[in-house]
Amino acid sequence: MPSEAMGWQQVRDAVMARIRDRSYPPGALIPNEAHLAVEFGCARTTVNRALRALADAGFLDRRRKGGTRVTAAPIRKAVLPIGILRHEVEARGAAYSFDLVRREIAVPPSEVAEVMRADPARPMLNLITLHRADGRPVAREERWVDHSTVPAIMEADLTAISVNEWLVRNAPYTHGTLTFAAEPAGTRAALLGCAPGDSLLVMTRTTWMDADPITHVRQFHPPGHALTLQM
Amino acid sequence: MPSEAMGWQQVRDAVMARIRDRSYPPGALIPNEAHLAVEFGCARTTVNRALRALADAGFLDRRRKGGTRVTAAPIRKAVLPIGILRHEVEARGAAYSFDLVRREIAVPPSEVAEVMRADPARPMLNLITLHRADGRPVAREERWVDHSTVPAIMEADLTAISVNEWLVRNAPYTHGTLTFAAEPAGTRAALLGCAPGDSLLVMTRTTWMDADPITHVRQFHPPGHALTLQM
DNA sequence: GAGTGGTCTAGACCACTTG
DNA sequence: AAGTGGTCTAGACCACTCT
Repeated sequence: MPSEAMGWQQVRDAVMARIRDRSYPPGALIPNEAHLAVEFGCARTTVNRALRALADAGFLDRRRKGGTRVTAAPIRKAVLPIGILRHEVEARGAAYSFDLVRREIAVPPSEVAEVMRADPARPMLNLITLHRADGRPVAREERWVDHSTVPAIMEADLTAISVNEWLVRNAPYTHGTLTFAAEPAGTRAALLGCAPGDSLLVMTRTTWMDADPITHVRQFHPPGHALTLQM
Repeated sequence: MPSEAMGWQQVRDAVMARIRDRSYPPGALIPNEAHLAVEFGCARTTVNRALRALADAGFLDRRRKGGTRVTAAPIRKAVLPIGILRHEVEARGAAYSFDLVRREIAVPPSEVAEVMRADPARPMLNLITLHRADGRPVAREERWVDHSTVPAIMEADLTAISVNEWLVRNAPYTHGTLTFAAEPAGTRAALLGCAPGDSLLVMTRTTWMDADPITHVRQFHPPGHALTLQM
């Protein structure tokens, strides 16, 4: 029995503790909000906030009238922050630099236009960038930008600020897809300073502003540059 | 001017629209909660919930007394759901099956004990599993389980339920790390039905219950089995 | 010191879902 | 029909932090 009124985070922790020690076993219905509010000596709103947090985290399933159940096979979530590559490198204490290897206007390959859901005949801006940490390559970036969606990019000096950073700062997107895969380095080995038989981690992103494609980018990471997330 | 009172999601969308069209430009201070409550004709609590959602999504920075600012370089987040592999396969409409290739008790390699922060002399349960979708290999899983943390696993029939699923259902974890990398298939090619020179996507996870290590697992995905997330 | 967001309350009404 | 969570309100107090 709590001696003091509890805040929502304390209620959340108390309920989480019961899930952990199986006082609330997987699949079981837990008491309703009004009941818990009385038990914890707080308002129902406070209980609601606590249970909502646990539901968002995947530990509870809530349904109107059906009540709140402990998730039987909780789906845990790992969060991958997508930001500016320069900041990630600098956060690891390394010096960031980059080279703009190519900048040209061209009609993209049909498979690129397809995943971007763009007119296959429309020319786009094609950019290849090499990102480095303390001089060592950490990513080769092959990018297409639809400059009919983001016309301002034609004026940007992409040797002074990386495309990556320019887009994050100037071209918000509404949604996108992200894919992880692995590929042999092949001819990309030279620029990345690895062997052609080495495996590269490939992160592919495609983003849109509503229905308009913004960019399609593939980042190739050399061996030794793994991507780590906390759970 | 809104003709009707607004719910928190409408307030969120209205503010988001102003961020998008730069009525609230990057880095700028936006009006405080009380002001917006008057403008939108709702309670401050409602505005608070809306702005909190946008702050959680990374579009706003909020500080007591400092007010609320539009994030200059928003860090977008991609969410990777970690659940039961069987469910993921079945969700794609394929038939799931698996083989337990190895099950034995052994002292793990020192680097495994190290990342698990476990006693390097303590034996653990070593399991190798092949996961299939419609008969085709989708992942080779190499796992170590600390059965001093999860003793019940010694009684489990891991040929009837995969270790993966057993652990999700029976061994909740408090935290963990997740790493993506790429590796040549090498000798793993045989089991996965690919060539030794092919590149594999490797997902490594290590989980703990408080300070006690639970499991360390590496899942090797053959070419063609990419991992896709929505943003 | 003062202004901001963070949280709590008590009550109310609503939306949804189940029996 | 009825029970549950989802949300809104009006007001209040508090915690933080900027000046």
